Amino acid sequence: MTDPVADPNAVAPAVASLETIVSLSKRRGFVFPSSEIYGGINAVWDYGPLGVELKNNVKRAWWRAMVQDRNDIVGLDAGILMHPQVWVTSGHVGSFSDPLVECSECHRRFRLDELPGTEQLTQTDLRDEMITARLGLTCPFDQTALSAPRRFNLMFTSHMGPVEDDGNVVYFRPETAQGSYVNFKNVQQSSRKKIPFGIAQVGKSFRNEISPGNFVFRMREFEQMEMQYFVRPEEGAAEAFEYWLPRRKAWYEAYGVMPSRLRFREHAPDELAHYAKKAIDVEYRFPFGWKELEGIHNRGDFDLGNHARASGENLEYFDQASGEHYIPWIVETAAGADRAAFTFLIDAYREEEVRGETRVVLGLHPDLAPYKVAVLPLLKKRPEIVDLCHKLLGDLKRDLMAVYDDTAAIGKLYRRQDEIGTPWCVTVDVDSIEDGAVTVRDRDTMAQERVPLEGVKRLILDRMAAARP
RNA sequence: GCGGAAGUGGCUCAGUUGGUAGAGCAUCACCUUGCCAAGGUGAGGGUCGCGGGUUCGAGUCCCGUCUUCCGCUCCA
Repeated sequence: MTDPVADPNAVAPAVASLETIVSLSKRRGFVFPSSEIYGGINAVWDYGPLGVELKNNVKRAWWRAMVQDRNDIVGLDAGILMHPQVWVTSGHVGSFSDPLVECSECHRRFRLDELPGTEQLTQTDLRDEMITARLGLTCPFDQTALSAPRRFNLMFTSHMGPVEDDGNVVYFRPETAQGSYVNFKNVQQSSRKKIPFGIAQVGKSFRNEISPGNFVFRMREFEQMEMQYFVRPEEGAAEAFEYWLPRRKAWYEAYGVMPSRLRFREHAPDELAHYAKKAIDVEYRFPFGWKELEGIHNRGDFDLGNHARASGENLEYFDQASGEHYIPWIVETAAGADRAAFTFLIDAYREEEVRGETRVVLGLHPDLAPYKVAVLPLLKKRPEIVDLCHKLLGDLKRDLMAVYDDTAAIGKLYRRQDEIGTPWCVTVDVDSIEDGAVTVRDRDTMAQERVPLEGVKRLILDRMAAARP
């Protein structure tokens, strides 16, 4: 059931409700709750057989656009665990570790570091009426109303080595970007890239979110697709920012996301992350509202500058042409692989009326669809037909994700494939044995065409190539 | 973290004033049909999120806990 989002200003058509997508995901094997037989674990979700295909395809499409199709961006796969000093230098140990106090009466919470003059306050001080009143805590409280300051560290930690003590703490990376920064010299020298150039990474990151939720939208373990673009200071960053902004939005549109469901939103100065000079989000109109899909950030020389100072390494770039030495500025495009896959899934979902019945279709772009083609026998009782199916399937599987199904009548087989987004179905019938031709059926138009057996794979590969951005 | 709602077979749900669980869809098998979710017969699958309590007896009342959704707070 589609369910209109209550938004009078909405231009876009109704999106599928969250319940619809969650239900489909579970039923068809896209996404499952993690550790479900033990009651689940908060904010972690597992990708099922179809989900892993979709997500892998999303990552592949991103890599294609950001690395394969370009000459100025190279890939990297850095470790999740890094030297702990990286996170001190990056500011994450400081800025991602917020002491909070909570008023037990009104349950409002306050960041200790944002309340003026609280740096030296003790718990006793915080319970003092005069002090708390000075801080502007307006809710009613008594002596015990304010909790002791508690630290909310957004980074997961562990310990390196067999013994757990304070001296060997390591952090699970909260972003992949730092791996690109600390490898800046290695990558630049080995790849012999000249500025401007970029480093792309896809990988897991971890954040101990205070408020996760909305299915796979905000998880504590998630996967990022980040690209760090190294440019000349100041103007280079401004140019790169303007360059990447429209391209990143266009990427989602090229893979099928409805343009009216995408928009830009610039961060106000007070909501900028600690490293950002400027930030604009690409937002998607999710069933639960407009939310960030991807962030394009001008990080200036914050990261490389700090790493150079803290490590003692010279991270300057020498520009042969101009003879200048400088610390490059960085413009990053930081996308969520899970959010992207989620977006493509939601946006592709549609219900149609066909002969009085509801047809559920995932209109996924062929490059994103888990299966590209399904091979179906019109008559599963005829061994010659089934044999032909498997012969064709084997050939298709050499180049494509293909699947065989014969456990229902042909109409139902088509509908099953529609619901998981398979762009093409190939049906083998009695005539196929004689004329060596099969029927290729299109997911979106439901149109059928007769194609020689040996031309099926070529036809599908050609259509995929034609649809590719 | 706070407040609210919910948690029954894969999915969506029903379960009367407490008496040891049902439906539709889905899945599987067989028969039939043979190009767009047809029909028939049959089968598998839940002890009701988890733990504890009250009771002769709890899915159904109480407590705790976990998970999901909504709101608040917060957030790349």
